Amino acid sequence: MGPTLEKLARTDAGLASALRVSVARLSRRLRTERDPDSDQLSPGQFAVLGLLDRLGEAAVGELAAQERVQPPSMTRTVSCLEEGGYVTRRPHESDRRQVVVALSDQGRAAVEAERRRRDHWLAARLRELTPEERQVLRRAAPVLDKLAHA
Amino acid sequence: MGPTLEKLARTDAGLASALRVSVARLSRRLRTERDPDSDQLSPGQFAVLGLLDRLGEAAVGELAAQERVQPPSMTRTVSCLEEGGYVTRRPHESDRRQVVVALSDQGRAAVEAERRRRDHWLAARLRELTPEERQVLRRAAPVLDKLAHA
DNA sequence: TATTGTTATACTCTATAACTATA
DNA sequence: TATAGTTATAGAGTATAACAATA
Repeated sequence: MGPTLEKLARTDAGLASALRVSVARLSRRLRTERDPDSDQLSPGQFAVLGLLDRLGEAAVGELAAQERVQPPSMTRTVSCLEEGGYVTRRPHESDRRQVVVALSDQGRAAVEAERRRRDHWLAARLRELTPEERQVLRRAAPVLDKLAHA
Repeated sequence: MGPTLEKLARTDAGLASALRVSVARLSRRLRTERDPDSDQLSPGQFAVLGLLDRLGEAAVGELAAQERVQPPSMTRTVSCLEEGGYVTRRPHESDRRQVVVALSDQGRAAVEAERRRRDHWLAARLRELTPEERQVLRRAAPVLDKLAHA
């Protein structure tokens, strides 16, 4: 399967297919390589914590749009997270229809703990690569990110 | 955020973190960039079709294990797919407890159509990159795949 | 007796519709 | 009148438990 992908990626036409497959596989692997013990938060709940970590804070509607979820669903998720002490809710300063959600210290800690745990597995795998392969990835990471934001 | 990631990836310690973030972002983007019309199959159902496309054919238990789902759930998913004409079920030749699932022609066509649609978006984004950036990705794809299988 | 798959049933997550409060 | 969020209710999807068939 490796050689096949390599050959595929040589042509411009095949690069998209090869890259998509590789990214999907690695992403799936990274998602499944997580501590089965400390899974108190559902994937959807954790996704919102990660989102808040990136955005700082956000209104319920914005969270719903980002997660491609309907507002009532996000209300429920946020309520669970608030009960668990992971996030706080407060009314928007100027527009009091909106409800602004922000990470609590506990929520931030949960995000960082999960992040460290996932980095741990990947870092170990990276140490098994050759220096040349690591260099390839070092240069590829920003390009992958560029694609993600394109 | 781009420069930050680039700097982070320069050190071995930061590479894991930078790569994980980039792969996760691109994967999310690739997943959301899909035709909203022709979504008759649920994500779980489509995942099984993709799995069968890779494995050729598989027993219900094997599909359940690969998708990290309990056997009764996979039975249900497979039943739906069979009703839709996407897969076939037949008893295993030597061990008649097992039920072997395989893609039908329609199922294979559905997988390939979805695949082409997803490639389309990524191929367009790749054309917007510089030749050097595409070369970086060409070399990175097999390494990403190696990590996924590590 | 152990294993594979299925059926029966309950729970979680998300969606749509109706409602409240604010703009 | 339009918008942001919530509440109420219903529909997928998945899980556990119990069962049937085969090894």
